[in-house]
Amino acid sequence: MDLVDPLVARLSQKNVVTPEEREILGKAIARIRDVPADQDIVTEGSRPTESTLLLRGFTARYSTVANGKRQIVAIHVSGDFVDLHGFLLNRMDHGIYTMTPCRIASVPHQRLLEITEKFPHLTRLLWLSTLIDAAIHRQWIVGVGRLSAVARVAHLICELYARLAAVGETDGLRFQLPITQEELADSFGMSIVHLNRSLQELRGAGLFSWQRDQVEILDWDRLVEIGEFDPTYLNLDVTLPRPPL
Amino acid sequence: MDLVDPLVARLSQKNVVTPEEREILGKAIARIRDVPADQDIVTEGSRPTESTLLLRGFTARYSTVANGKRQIVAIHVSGDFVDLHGFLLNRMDHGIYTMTPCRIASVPHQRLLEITEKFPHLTRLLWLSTLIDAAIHRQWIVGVGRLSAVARVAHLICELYARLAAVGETDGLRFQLPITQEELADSFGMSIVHLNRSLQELRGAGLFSWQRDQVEILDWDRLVEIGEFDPTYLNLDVTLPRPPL
DNA sequence: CGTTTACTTGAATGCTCTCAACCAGCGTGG
DNA sequence: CCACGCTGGTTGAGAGCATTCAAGTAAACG
Repeated sequence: MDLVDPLVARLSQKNVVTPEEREILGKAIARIRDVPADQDIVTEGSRPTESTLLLRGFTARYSTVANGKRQIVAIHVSGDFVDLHGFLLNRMDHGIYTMTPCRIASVPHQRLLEITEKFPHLTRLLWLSTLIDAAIHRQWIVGVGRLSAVARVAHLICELYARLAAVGETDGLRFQLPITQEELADSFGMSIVHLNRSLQELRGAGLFSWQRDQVEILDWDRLVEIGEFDPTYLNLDVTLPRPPL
Repeated sequence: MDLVDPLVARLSQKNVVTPEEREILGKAIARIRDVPADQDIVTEGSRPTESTLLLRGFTARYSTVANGKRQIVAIHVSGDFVDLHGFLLNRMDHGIYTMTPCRIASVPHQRLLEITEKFPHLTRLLWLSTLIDAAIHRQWIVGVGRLSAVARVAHLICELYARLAAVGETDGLRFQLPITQEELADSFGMSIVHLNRSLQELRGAGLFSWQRDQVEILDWDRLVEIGEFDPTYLNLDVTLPRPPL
């Protein structure tokens, strides 16, 4: 299995990644390293000279506000080009840390520049991947702004399931979610206590279970309904609304 | 004055737009039209074949949720490439409507495709502009998730001032903001009543005035402090934190 | 002018937060 | 091997922010 497989899997959902492009991507990787959990891989305000491709694990982008509270603005899974935007934005407006032990690949901006100079189609694919990130952001805003606490939780479960399924990291209706309730609360912009009660409500209703790191979806249809989940924005183009039963 | 001037002004903040590129952009415009206020220019779920460049006025991107509530996820000003992302995303995950009468230019996706095939530098500029949109989204999430109502208002005033100043649409510390409180409330994900009271608090404290459509910033420093505004994410690279006095 | 739209105000309800314990699992060291 | 301490999860209760409902005011429009 190739290193760029998860990324290619993601990009391929809608567009064709040619063997040549796959090779170019592979060669763009300068180095690979394993990072333990809870470690910043990009710090707020820095000017990175390379972008990070997440090969395994979960990372999150976050900002900290004056009163010390943290807001997580995105969660990334295998195959995500975590800070591709850093290639063109000169300064990082937020930090990125590992929520779990991760394997990450570094792609120097210089190589990305070369790709944009020579390979228009591949460039559009990379651009697309940042556009999908933006679409996820928009959905995140809608959730934080207008959905109830329970709906937000249901939506995220659906979204993560869909994204993980797209890179082959689901097992039937189960997937690994090794993150804490505090991290979830910071994602939704709510308190741990309230998140905990929302989780209990959904679990109690038999919509999903979450033991240890393992999430199992028990009632996909109801989750979709409660979370008002419509996978359009993920641009996956997989027949997703109906997961394998 | 050229049609693409506001866009060029925006792109130029960080990067150089060559005369040639400016000409290419100008030629990419297929047609220009004026649209009255409160009209959808892109509907949710559609598959546009052209993107919209906003020449004058304000537009907003929004989603509607099940209980009928609306969440505005972005506000656009002159010079913004309102739905450039529609070029690569196959289906619009949200709608766009005019908050005021607007003048808009249409750029067929076909021409954008040609640009990406032939002009790498210009492509990166366009890509950058979508990345800045995403950065604004992230800030929006932080605001909706973790800032107080008053802080969110203060932040938006600062952001709009900064963005309008970048395209020369401010007059000293004043600018036109012809939008309703309902629209603002939908932007912040809060009720009109509560927004109204937050506005009054800030006005009462003498931080800014808002009469008719005219906003005047009275105490920039305090606004920045309360709204925790740091313009880094806008990638403007103008000496902004200190507006002309 | 009369009507509509936007803004403002008051009061009651309720969601969400904070504070403060308490419990459970797990790794470490005695 | 078991006690301890740490982290993460759970629970209860009171406070407070934000919503809804409802009504009233002001400004814009034909």
